Amino acid sequence: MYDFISSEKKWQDKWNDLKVGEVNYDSSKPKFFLIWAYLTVSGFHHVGHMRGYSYADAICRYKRMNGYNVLLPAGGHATGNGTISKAYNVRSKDPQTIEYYKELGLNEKDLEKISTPFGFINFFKNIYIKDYKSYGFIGDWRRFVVTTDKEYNKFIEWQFKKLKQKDLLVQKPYFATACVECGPVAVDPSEMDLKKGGNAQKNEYTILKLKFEKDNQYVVVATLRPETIFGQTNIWLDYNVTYTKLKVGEEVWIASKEFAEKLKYQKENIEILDEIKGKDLVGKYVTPPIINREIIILPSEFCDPNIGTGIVTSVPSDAPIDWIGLFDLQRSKELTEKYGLDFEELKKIEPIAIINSKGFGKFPAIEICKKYNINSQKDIEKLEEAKKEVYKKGFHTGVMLENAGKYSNLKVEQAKEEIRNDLIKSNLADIFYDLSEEVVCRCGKQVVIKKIDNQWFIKYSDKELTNNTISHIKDMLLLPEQYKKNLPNILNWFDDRACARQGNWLGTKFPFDKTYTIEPISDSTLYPIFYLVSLYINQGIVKEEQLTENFFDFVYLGLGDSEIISKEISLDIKLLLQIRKDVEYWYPLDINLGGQDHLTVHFPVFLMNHVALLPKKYWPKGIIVNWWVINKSGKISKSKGGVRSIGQEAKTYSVDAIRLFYSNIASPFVNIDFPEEDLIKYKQRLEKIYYFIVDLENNFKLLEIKNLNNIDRWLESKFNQRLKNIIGSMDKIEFKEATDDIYFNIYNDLHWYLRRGGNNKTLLKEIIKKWTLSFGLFTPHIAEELNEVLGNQELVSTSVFPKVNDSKIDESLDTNEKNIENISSEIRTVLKMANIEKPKTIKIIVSKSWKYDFYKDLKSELEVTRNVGQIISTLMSKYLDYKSEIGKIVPKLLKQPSLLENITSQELDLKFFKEILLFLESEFSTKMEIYKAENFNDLKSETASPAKPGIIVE
RNA sequence: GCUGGGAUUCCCGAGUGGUCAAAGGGGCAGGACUUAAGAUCCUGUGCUUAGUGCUUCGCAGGUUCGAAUCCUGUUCCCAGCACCA
Repeated sequence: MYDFISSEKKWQDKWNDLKVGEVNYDSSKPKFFLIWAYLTVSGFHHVGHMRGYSYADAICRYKRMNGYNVLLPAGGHATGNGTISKAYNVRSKDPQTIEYYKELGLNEKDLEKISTPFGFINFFKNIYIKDYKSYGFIGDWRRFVVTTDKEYNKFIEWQFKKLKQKDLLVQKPYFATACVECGPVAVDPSEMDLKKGGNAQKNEYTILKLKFEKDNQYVVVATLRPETIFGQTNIWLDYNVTYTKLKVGEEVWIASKEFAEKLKYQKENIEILDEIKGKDLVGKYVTPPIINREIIILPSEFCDPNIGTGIVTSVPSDAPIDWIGLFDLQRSKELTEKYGLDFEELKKIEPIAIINSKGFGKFPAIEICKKYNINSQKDIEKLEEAKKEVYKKGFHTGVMLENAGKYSNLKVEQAKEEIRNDLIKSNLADIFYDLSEEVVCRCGKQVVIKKIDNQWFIKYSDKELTNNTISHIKDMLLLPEQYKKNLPNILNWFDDRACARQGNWLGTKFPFDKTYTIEPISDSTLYPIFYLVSLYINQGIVKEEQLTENFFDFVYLGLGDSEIISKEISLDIKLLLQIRKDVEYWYPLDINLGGQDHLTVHFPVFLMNHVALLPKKYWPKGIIVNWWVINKSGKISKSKGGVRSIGQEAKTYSVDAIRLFYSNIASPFVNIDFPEEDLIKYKQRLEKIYYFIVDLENNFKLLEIKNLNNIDRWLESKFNQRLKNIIGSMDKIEFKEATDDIYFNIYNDLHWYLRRGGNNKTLLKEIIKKWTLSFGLFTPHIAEELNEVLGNQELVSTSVFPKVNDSKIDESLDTNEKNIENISSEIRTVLKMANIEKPKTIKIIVSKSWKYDFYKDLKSELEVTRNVGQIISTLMSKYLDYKSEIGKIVPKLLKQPSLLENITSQELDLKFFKEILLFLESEFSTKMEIYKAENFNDLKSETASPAKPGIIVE
């Protein structure tokens, strides 16, 4: 048995000992610089990570074998509060956390180590490098960086100073999600910061001020549809809830207590004045802005004081729930009287048509309630669905009706914006942000939306920056291809981004206000260039205090005087100049490879920061986005558990098989599963190839040393064709195509060669050797192992990738082999049809001579016209003797023009069949006979054609 | 909602106007080898037929001498979406 595990260890040690991945400035070689996007330091690697890394390593190995000096560094992203909360969970002995780590092999001592944020980071940092090596990735791990390193902080400080100097840092108010206790938190599905509510959306409500009883006193309602203001007939609140009067500036607002509390985070000078009971409001009237007619306050059961202001405006024409609410009241005298309302008065309220939407009449809400058969405001689920449908249709296809005043005939999409802006401008409305569901911080306290007055932003909206970036990406390698189309849209859409926050976070202190910490996305945009300095930092040659603004200005931007700077920071001038040279040598980055989660955030900011801060010659040259490994429950991610240990997987399937699986199972740009059966198949495939080559090697002495015959030349030609394809695929980063050729097609070619009696020792040796080298890209361990079996001294990893010998490619040799397959297949079909298993003889009748000429003429005629009648009449005049046959043959051939390819002549076909006679006889274990149609009296002699010789089995 | 992508023969997955009943892999079936099993190798795998003919590439139309491939409509599915790495 081929021992995958010990072979892996053996070659990994060798690569490590020979420091294949450790690279330095070398002006004699072209450089290639690739990174994979930072790994978040939050636990173990899983098989999803290994997918991207495998692609990165395959590209790097290919480049290395083509003479490039290849730099592949790595680093860990630890800023933010991920590590803080992970370490906290360990420290506080959260049972789930402890169990998880124990399952993955950590002992008590390890747990102790990872119970502080920095302990956690250091522990995993070492594991990561071990993981890279254990999967056979060759990189320069000396340069490993963690974003919480103090030297890294200096780099980020420098970056932000540069951003400021370029006027790309701006301050303005911002509404952020924040825990009332611990400050800003991220609300996202990974729920890194949260206990609950990761899927919540930030909604922007328009607060309408409805005048109530006296000037400057308003009942306020929150709406997402300010354009429906013209259809208001009443407002809703809860009869049993006690509302609050609050002072907002000079005004008094009436709303729920919960709203008042939340508003405090978004507005200054909020004061709670008084309480007012819902039942005291019901039946009274308010005056909404713009429409200026009184509408009544009515009770309902669907007003949640936690949502919006707890009071809702009612537009029964377009909001299903409003219509049903009204309907419930209008049909029950009993109910209205209970609330002390005038039943007859209430019945007079009618919906007001305001919007014309495609597929709906005047009152969409009423129609949809009928459609969904909604009869009561208690049908909450149906109402929700109905609301969505009406809203969607209205938003996209709706047009405002005449009663909308100056907004008449505007599209809803447009009217919504204008109405909102006008209302706010004239102080008739306000903005309020709220979360769509309850969100709870990890600490247990509520998460709200909080206004931050002087929030710092990176100005990604900057026109010049955006345009420069968009025009730069035209020249970039961007994979998948569709991303190239998508990226300009993303860049245009990308708005200013809040870049620093207060609270308990790891990261670089914001240089212009040290109470802020730079947030995690913003500190991981320019970092590939830091690997060029981290090499010296990690060796202890360059110290934190030497990483001044002038230092970075010089090494990254070439600014300043090296002698002065060298003295200023007491750094050897030779070293300073060397670092500058390194930067000039390695930059720009050739490829940044990362998962699809980076599509709309990381990659855009990575690009824009490079474009903003570095000279054009240092702008990145490529981005490759790989998709994920998913399982039944969705994306494999650490935060959701369900992580597979990469070590266990490697033991079970072998590293080479896993890597081949990633490259061959599908394109890098689709999500894949990680199914055991497939992994096993790939492992078996590798074993098959291994034993095939080992057996061949053992039998080399049985083979002949001789000149090339036809089948030898075919193999040589075919192999060179495959190699050419492989190289083409690798240049286009098409792993699936490349691995299909390497692990399947060439294998099949060699089998065919042997079956056809190929036994040329010199040729086979040469081809097997080259083939083995090609394994070095995807399955490097087995490649080295086989290379050693073949007696080669040099490592595959440092060998030169085989070159194509174009002069050996001769496609006519393929035709020959193809014809052999075809005739074999035809014979088999005939045998099956005739129901003969063991034929005594097989006769092949080669078509009559004239047909060869005729086929050739027909083919060239086809290039002139596709008109059947015309073709026939042209050809008939030339082949007068065969008129009746031509009439039958031509229409058939027109349907199957492939039969006209590669027509030679009767003599050549006779020769061909004689040459393969022995092969066919052994394939069918019988006697073969070959005849000219002219000399063989049988029906088959008439039907035999150049593309299909007659076959008679007996 | 915004932006982008997709639907192919039992499955995965190639395929962008004729050479396509459609690569490759898997599964399944038959055969060879083997004491046997497994592995390996060969063959087959839409229906039909002495090598023919017919029907297929989400659904419905259209352009063309010719469409899996182009156009229109339609249904369904997927991905990313800002203090989240």
